[in-house]
Amino acid sequence: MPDRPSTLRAQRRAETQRTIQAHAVRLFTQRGYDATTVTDVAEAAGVSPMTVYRHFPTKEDLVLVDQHGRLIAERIAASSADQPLVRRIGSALIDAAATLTSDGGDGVGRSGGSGGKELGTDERFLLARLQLMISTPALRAKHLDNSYALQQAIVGALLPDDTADPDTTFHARAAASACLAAMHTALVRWAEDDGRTSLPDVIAKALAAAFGVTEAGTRTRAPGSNR
Amino acid sequence: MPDRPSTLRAQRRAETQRTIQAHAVRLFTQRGYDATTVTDVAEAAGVSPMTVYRHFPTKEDLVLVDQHGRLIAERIAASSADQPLVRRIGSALIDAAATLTSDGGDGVGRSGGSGGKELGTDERFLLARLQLMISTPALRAKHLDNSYALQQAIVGALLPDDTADPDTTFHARAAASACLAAMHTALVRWAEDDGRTSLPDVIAKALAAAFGVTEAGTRTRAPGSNR
DNA sequence: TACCAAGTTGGTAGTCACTACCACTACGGT
DNA sequence: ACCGTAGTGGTAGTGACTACCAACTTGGTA
Repeated sequence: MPDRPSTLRAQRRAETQRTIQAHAVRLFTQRGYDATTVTDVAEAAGVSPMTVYRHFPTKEDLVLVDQHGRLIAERIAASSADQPLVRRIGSALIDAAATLTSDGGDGVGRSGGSGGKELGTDERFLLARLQLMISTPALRAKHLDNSYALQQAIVGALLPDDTADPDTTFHARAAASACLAAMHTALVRWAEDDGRTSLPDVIAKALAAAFGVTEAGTRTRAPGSNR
Repeated sequence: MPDRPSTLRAQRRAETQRTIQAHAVRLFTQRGYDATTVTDVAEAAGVSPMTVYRHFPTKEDLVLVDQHGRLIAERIAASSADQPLVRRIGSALIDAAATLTSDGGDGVGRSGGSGGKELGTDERFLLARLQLMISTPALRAKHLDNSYALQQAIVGALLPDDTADPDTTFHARAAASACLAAMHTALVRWAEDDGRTSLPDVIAKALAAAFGVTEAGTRTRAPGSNR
């Protein structure tokens, strides 16, 4: 019974995954997504095309790795239920973005910088994937559909499991989808700026633009700065 | 120069398009989207697979025919610029939906019905396509990406063409994407209800749920109110 | 140590969406 | 009657993806 994959296999597996994905993003960025075949990626990564499909169900998934979905759902479930929905969701999105970009993985170093000119390798990788995602129709479409799935996760975290009232569910769905759309707009902006601005700040600004008031600071870590 | 395609060719062309699309939606609904090949659709419609691709660039376009994009952009451009963005966009979406569902095309007959239990053939067709779109990942993804294009059209209609300020553009984009997301939620709800409710009403409710204001009645389907 | 179960990889062959490239037919206007 | 053009069909691809099958490696066990 493979309850615990013994860490060695899992480690190897994770590494080949990273290798394949890194080569994929590199090739996609250099030659273009459509002009690069899965076979090309496989060759560059030193594996067979089969192996690529074993690790990534579709070509699009080579770029889109929905990492933060669970993160957001957890934060929402933990938020206080007496705030308006949009506020609860928005705060969760901002917090999740802060977690992702500040101590995403390679951690060290850049934390202090306010504007932050230097990007960590993880952040740079995220940026490259985002830029691919925005400029390639197929990737953009699939990512938006992933957001749709994330919306349902958010609704699930927002409402008690036994909520049967369709109006309540509908309300939550509308709020979640609007928030996610605003966040997507923020992601696009952030990618256009090559990540020079603070992602949480941009998300906060997008939410403020869409929903009006949404008082400025919230948490985000950058206190006063608004542009 | 065939400036005016002489109506006979255009007529034939439009008819074969309708035929192909009708058979496609029927087959997709009966057997499922993935289980139906383009060749199946071609056979059912009595044409060659080639012809299908001549009329519809992709299999997804057999279901998704972005008709109302221009409609919405026009209404937005015509709206008064001193209202908040979200209000301008929301009103345009509601009005466009009212136009689509009330006098969509088969016109006559059902106009009077308030709640409207009976659907026109056009409305029924729209509904079938929507339900396909929601339940099929590939279609859902492409439709969401179409919304992304529509968002840019809305931003273009919202702002003067020479707007260079990135913050202004960003603001408009965030508002537009959030509104469209709310509308998408409304479309899903409408399709879940098999079109029993009034689409403009559902959209208004979704916007109210997302943006709080809850400017209750508004126009919805009342014709005269504000063009 | 020998051995078995399971996970990872590779190969082959096939389906299906989609795209050139070419030929044929039916309009539509001169 | 003549010619350009639009619409249609066929052939032969490419490329993403999916079975089905054959190794090889790893981890734990008798």
